[in-house]
Amino acid sequence: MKASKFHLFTTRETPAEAEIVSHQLMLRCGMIRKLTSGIYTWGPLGLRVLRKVEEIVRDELNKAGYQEMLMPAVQPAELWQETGRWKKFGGQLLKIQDRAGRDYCFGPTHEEVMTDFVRNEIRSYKQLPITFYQIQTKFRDEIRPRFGVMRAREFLMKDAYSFHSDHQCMDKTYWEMYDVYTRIFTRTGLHFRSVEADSGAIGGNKSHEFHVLAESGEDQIAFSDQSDYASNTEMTAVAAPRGERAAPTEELRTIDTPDTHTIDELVNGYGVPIEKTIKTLVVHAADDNEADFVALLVRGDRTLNPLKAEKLEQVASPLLFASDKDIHDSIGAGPGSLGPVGLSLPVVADQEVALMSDFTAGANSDDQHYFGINWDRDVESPLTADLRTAVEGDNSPDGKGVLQMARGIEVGHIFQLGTAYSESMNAVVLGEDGKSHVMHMGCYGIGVSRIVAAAIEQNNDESGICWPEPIAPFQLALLPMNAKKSHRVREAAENLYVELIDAGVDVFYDDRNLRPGVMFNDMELIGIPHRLVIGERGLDSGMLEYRQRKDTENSEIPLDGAVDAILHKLGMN
RNA sequence: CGGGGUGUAGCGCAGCCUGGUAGCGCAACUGCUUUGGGAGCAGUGGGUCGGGAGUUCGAAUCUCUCCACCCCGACCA
Repeated sequence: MKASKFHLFTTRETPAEAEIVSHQLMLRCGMIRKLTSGIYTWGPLGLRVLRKVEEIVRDELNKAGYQEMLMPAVQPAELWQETGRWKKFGGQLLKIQDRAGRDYCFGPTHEEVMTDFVRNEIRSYKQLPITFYQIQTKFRDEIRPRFGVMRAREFLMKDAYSFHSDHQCMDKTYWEMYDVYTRIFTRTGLHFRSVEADSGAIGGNKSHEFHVLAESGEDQIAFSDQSDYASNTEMTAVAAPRGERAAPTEELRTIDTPDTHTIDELVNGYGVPIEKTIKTLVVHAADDNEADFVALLVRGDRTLNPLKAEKLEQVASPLLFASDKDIHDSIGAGPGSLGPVGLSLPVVADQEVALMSDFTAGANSDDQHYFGINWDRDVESPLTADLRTAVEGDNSPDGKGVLQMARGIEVGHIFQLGTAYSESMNAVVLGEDGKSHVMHMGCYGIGVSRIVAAAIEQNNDESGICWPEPIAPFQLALLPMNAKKSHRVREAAENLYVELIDAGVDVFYDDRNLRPGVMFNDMELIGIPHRLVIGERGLDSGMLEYRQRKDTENSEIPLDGAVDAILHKLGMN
């Protein structure tokens, strides 16, 4: 590609709207332009990268024997009403009407359309298992789109769906897909990690996420320093603490604690060690519970894990905290003065809380706390559960090693859906036994456009983007110095350009006649991994200058045999 | 949806408080010079001051209203 024929529009100034580095750089080098909130146009440069990612994904899926298809972006309401998601999906579902007033949505995902397709196409267990996928523009009306293409409303996603006659077969494909994903992300050249995950709104049982590791990642992931264990911290199990509860050494006493409503105030004002305090959180109870509310106890320095809490049978799902008024009405004290002793609500304590002794908690009376509380002696031992969020240094739940934390950007997610959709949509096959069987399903997503942004988050420096080679928009930048004045330079560059193209190199030839500094800065900004400079200086000695994007020093390549040398650098021969 | 903020040239901003007919830098265009790390000089074009209503002789500036966008919280590839 010649620069003179390529729409490259870079800016020195950072657009004010861009918060994170990938968004800033994508705008600065013209990869994307915003049309409206959360909706972006991909320019020629951006599309090149998007296509490279897409091709890696497509190639690995094809190799694995999965079949590509393309489903409609616009989907009729009836399908979504069949699974109940027309209502359940919530505000993220963009609903539209045609001229006759019929309801449609712009597809945020394609389980319904896919399941409909398969129930009409597949009749016999002999046709299973089968896996289809597509690469499609999706629309989710995010409450708050942000970070450019990272969390856009319209985005490009690869979604795959597998169908099986039984759970075991689904499980097998699930793990195959896990391996395919591992190959895909390995091939992108990005640092990534797979983690156990919550299956969330899409439903189902087993689930893994694939994260690109980057400081700016929105998710926190936990992994063991001594085993393969890794999970999203939103669901990381905390191993049951070992050891016995210490015997009481203190008397229970009531202390006046005016204006003390937080753990910090308690610790700072009364010298209580924070590990000897308990936080009491009041949440709405599940519908079939006798009480309206449930009290959850965690140690003062711990954070309640909402996902764990809402999975408790006693607790309403989704999790809803009681209002100050609810708490006053049912307990007679404010939220800053609660504790297990004398509490009229059902209590569930985090497992480590049950091992505490001589601890401090609110007295369920404003401006008073109990000190020296001990289980059994002062209050009945509570029901326990794993309630807190895991932190760095916790024992790994698999019993091997200690947890470490990292930040990640979720770029892939695989689920075992089971029969959640096939049952409500009556997707059945005839089995060996001549009877109908509901198909088992798996579903597997990759955020293609998000990968582009994540790649930049992980690979950039002061000068711009440093693309991993497999997804770079071009492999090589060819920069002639002052070609307008120098015949030799121009001629050598033109010849080399043609030879490189013939050799199959994706080369960006900067024939724009700009000052060298401008070219260098542009090439570094858009992150082309390899750079070749042709100038009078080098030609005198028959040399070209070569540099990799991440290097700071040039090396020399003889003009004679330069193409072979470059192919070698690019790993193409 | 709640809380905060911003809308003035393609981009980044000043002007608004204290009303008087719109400006700076970058980018773009023309010419000349320059050419190994975002050049210099001279010149040129480009604005419904987010929209509407109001106050006023006069509104970018004051008032009301609507809209868009951005940031902080709960969702997700």
